[in-house]
Amino acid sequence: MEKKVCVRFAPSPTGPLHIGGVRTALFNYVYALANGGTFILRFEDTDKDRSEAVFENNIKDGLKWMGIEWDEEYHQSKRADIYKKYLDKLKAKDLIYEHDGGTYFRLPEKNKKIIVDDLIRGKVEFNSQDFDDVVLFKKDGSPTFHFANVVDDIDMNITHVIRGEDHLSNTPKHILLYEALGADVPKFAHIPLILNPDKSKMSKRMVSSGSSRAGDIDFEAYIKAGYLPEAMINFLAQLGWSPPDENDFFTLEELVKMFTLDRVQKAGAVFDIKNLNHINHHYLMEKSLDDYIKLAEPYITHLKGDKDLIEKALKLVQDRAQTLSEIPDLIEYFLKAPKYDGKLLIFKKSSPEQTAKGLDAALKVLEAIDERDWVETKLQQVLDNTVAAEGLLPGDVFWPVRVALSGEEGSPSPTELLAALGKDESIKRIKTAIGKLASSI
RNA sequence: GGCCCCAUCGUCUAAUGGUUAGGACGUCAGCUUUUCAAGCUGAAAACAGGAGUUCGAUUCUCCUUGGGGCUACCA
Repeated sequence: MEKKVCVRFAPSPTGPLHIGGVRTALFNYVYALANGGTFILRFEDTDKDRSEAVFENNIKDGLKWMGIEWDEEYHQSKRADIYKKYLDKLKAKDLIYEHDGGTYFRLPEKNKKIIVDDLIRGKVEFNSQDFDDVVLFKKDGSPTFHFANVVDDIDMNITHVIRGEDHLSNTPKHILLYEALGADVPKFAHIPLILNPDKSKMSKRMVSSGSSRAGDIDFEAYIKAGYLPEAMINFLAQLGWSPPDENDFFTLEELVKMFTLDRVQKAGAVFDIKNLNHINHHYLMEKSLDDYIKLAEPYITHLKGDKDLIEKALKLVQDRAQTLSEIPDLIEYFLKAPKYDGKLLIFKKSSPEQTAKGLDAALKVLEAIDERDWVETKLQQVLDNTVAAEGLLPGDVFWPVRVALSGEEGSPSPTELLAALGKDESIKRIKTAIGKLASSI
């Protein structure tokens, strides 16, 4: 009978959760779900000096945020007796020796071929003569990664080891340990590395920073920047894996249904944040206004203003932000009078005189509109009529009104802004603009 | 240096022993138009090179080149 699938994500809490770790965790988690298996979170905290509880929490928080749930949780630091027990097995077989305070595993010497049968890469052949003896216990009495990792995978009945390709070269040593301990070797799947734009391993920070495409290693940075979990799932899943159809957007549940190891790429994948931005933008636009408002809230707490106005502003900018952290800048002018150069009021195809005329005409007709009629369709109709009646071009009226209200070169349309800001504030800003225009020409 | 892995548009990738080598991001252009964004339409853009196998290779093999990883009492 086939053993029940059991996989694990085994980070060492010596630093915050990083982007590559999240993808490894995701692949493991999805594989477990797809195969009715168990997913274990195992902290490899054998490095006493560098392991910290804050990092553990950071890792757990990041996984939870992604929607990744684990069935069991372990700490290697609490399993010393287990490693000792397994060490005794090797001792009984006379496969270890002490040297310089450490405990070593003696590798078979003569040209022993070791085959790593990888689910993604096929058979990879190594030769034992290319490796040094493996340290099993350090001088301070704690087990090394190689030993604790293998022992735990045996002890926890891990069936599939899905991890980064950087571990491929370590795997023959691990296989030797499995064999020496008389244990079944699990199936291995070494997934391609996530790369910097310069193709170096991303978990090592790129030396020459500054590239706009370079992503952050620290996963928390993405949460703070306002990326959505569903976007990260899509993006990370497609870094080294691709769906069987051409649908680029899918939920975690759909991913579970589609995911197979044979669709995992062998080559490393460059992390391109523009792709992530696009995916995030897609999901952001898909949100209902209520959800969007809830998502935006934590990012705009420093902005003071009428709740109703803020909600109107959010509605107008929803399709503009790629990340939630861009929102404050996009809605700021709704909440306080914008600062801008008076020359900006003049449309490129217009003149100062025409602009002044347009602004004056707009002010006059807008002032005449009753508060109750202050709605987008009515505003549009009135301004259209004004353009025609005064013999002006649309750009003589709409452009300066828009700038008067937003102070920006790009913004939602003037009628949307007028409707959102309300009559009093709109009139005030247009008057300010008329003054600015006069003094700037 | 040694060992190992990898190689399709700039990037993520699909597909195939015979295809106009497909999609997405990005880029560019057009539409719309009062701007920008969004949206829609379109365009440019790839099989690293060389041998071999084959009627036929981007696909299979080998070599070269290039990139990456590992070579810790870090994990």
